[in-house]
Amino acid sequence: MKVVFMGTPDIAATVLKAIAAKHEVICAYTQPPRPAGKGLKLSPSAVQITAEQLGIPVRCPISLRKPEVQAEFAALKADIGVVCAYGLILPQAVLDAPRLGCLNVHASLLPRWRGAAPIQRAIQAGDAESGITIMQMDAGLDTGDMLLKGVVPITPDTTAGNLHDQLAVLGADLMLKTLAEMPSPTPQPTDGITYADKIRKEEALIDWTKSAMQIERDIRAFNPFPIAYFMHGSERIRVFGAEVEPTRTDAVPGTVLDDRLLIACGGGTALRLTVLQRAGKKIMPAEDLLKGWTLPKGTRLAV
RNA sequence: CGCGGGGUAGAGCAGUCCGGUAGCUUGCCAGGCUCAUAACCUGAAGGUCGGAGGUUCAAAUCCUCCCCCCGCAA
Repeated sequence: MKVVFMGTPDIAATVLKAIAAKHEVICAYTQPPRPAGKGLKLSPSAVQITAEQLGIPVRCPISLRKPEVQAEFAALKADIGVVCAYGLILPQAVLDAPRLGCLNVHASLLPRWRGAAPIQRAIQAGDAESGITIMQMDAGLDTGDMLLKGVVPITPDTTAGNLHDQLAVLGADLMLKTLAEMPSPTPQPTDGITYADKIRKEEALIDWTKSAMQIERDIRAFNPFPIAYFMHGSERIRVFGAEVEPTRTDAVPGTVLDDRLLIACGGGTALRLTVLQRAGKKIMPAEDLLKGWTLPKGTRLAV
C-alpha cells in the first residue's frame, strides 16, 4: 500500500521503520527541526532522521490549515495515512485525502487517556495496564472508531521511558497487522473516557504534600521527561527513583527524617529517595551521592 | 557565539581565588571488639590530579589549546 506517514518523536519513528519495511511510504510529515541541545543547534525530529535514513521524502509544514499544504498532501494520492504522535491537528480535508482515510496509533487503551500524554498519565493514575489502540481517525480528539488493541501491564518498575519503548514496538506491530487485515471498526465506549493533559514543566517540581505513593508514581511518570525534582536552597536536585517507606510520621511534609534521604510526605507517609542527580553531576544511587554530600536530618524542603 | 556546573584513590567529594609533602568520607584488604546497629576500634593497600604545551627553583593550583560528562533553556 502507498502510505503517507505523519509523526514526530521516537515512538513514531519506530512505527515508521516497521511500516517502511512492508509498505511503500511515499512521504513522511513531521514537525520542523527545532533548536535543542547545548549549542541550541537545529535538531530534526526522530521521524525526520529515520525517514532520511530510509530515503523517504520529508515534509515539515508548520500547519496543515493552508489550502496549498492540503493540496500537496492530496496530490500524493496515498492509499492510507498513518499518524502517530504528530503534534498537529489534521483538518477534515487531510483526513479525507487518502483513499482509506487516516489511521492513528494511540498509546492508551481508549477511551481512557485520550489526548497528548497518555503514557505518563496512566502511570500517575496508578493504572494496572496501558496499551495501544489503533483507530480510524475522525475530527474529534482521539474519538475515532477502534480497529485493534494491545495491552501492556504497568508494574512497580514501569517508567514512562520503558513503557514508551514497549508501546512503540507493540504499536508498530499492531499497525502492520491492521494494514494487513483491515479489521472492522468498533465505536469507542461512551463511558470510561478520560483525558491525558499535556505534561507541564511545573508538574515536575515535587509537591511533598502529596502522598508518598503519588510522588513515587509521578517520579516514574516523569522519567525520562521532564524528571521530577526538588529544590534544596538554590540547588535543583532531580529524582529518578524512590521507594515508599512503610513508616508513619507526623512531621510536616518536606521534612528530612534521617540522614539517608527519607522525606516526610502528605498524610503522614514517607518516601525514601534512591536515585538522584545534582545539577551538573551524573545520575547516581543515593548510596554514592551520600558519600560526599548530605541532606541533613531536620532539613525542611520547600513544598 | 544561548546561560551554567564538572573531570583529583574502586565510589562520592574537598583542595584551585592566594603555587610549596595528595586530603576527607566511603568501599576494599588484614586484625580486634560487640546480644545488637548504615555498628565500633586499630592497621594496610590504593592517585600519570581528563590530555598537550607554556610560565616558574617549584604547578592539582597560573596562562594557552584540546578531549569528555552534565544541569538550565528549547
